[in-house]
Amino acid sequence: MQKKAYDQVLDYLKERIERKDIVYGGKIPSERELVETLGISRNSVREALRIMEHTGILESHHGKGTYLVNRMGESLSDVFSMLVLMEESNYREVTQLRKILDKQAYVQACTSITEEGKEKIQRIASRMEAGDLEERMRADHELHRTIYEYSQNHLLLLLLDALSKLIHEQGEIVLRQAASIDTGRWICLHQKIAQCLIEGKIEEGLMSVEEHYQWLECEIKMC
Amino acid sequence: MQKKAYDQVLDYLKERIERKDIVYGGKIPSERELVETLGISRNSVREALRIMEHTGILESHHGKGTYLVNRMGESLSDVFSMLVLMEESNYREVTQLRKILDKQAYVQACTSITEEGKEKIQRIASRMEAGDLEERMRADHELHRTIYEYSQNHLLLLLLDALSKLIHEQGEIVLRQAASIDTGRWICLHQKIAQCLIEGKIEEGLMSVEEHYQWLECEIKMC
DNA sequence: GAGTGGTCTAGACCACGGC
DNA sequence: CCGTGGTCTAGACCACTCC
Repeated sequence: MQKKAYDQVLDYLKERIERKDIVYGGKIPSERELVETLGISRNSVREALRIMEHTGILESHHGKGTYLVNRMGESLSDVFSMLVLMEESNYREVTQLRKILDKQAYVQACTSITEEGKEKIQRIASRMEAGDLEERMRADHELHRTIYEYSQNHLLLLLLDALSKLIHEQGEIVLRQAASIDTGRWICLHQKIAQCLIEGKIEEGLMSVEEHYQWLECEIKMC
Repeated sequence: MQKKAYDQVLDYLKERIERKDIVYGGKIPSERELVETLGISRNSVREALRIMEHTGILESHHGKGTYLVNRMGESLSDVFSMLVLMEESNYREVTQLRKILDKQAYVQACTSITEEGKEKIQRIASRMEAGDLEERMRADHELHRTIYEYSQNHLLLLLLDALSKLIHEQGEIVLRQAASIDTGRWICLHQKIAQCLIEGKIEEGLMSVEEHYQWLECEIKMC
């Protein structure tokens, strides 16, 4: 089992990334350059670049070049959506996972959040009360995301993004219905979470998150 | 922004997978067939196949063909390891995530485990006591994996596999040291988890899992 | 030997972005 | 206009598997 040609490209680029020779947002050598450097055909180079692009670390721009980026969240959500497609997973498992991630993110955010962060949470909570359905949906997403940001765990944030996208694709309509049917409860639950976070109440906040998910499950069943 | 050629292949195959036209372990059309069917070049076909292979749903076998498989765990662990490579994540975040997944898996396994499962856990725990270091390392992995299996959540199991592989690559030596230095405690902690699971003690088992991770953190710091 | 994946050749043309 | 990615042509040869 000898190495495949495109593996050379993967190794070569990973090594340069590790050496910080290529940095975030930076350009990688053009396809034709890699052909010369590594002495392989353009086909093989392109196979490697497609893999890395799909992994979420490269982005090719027609006419400009290929750049080092961080879009691994999208790549993860692709994998998850393939899992669902192949019926190896389902909506129940996805929300189950999100619940425990939400809880953990909440706990960590509680101890790490700054004053600035608390103000941000406060602003989002206010918007939830005032805005229309669209505005509330956006605020909902921002609230959850902000909590993850202050959890100081990139891995959690990445998984949130991946799961969010998946839930977005699958459960958008359901969530929309639920949020519009029982608006009062929906706002109340989110504000409770926000309030607990601001006041640093870990246990109470956790219960709110739990409540939030129980409410979601109920609403989903009713739809 | 029009569609890229290889996207046609992705769409075509995904559609056939969704229709159950291609099943697990089954063979997909050969590259040359896809060229004819879709009217695109072999290069483009291959780019698409490389993407899907790297996503963990295809596997090409030289001289045989390309098959539909489920190796998405490996694909996930690739993404995670790229994250670490690009210093967007680290060992702390990975173990933190694993801890909460372990806990959740434990809780769900507690309520879903069968008599057969309990016997399996019992056997693994015994092996841990009797065997040498290698045997214990294997038993350790099997214990954790069995718990995930009975959690009845494929997504959790998939993430475990991905994280395990990553930890294996990064922390193998540390774990080995820790396990050999403080063998008694190590065995004791695992047996406690096993025992709690068999007896259905949720809260007590959760504390054991927590203890297990605290012990790990201590040992890692000491190394 | 037939079929398959893995790789390469040596070009070509197009579409796009930046100068 | 030049460099870039996106795609294609029309083959070719090798290594591998299965029969």
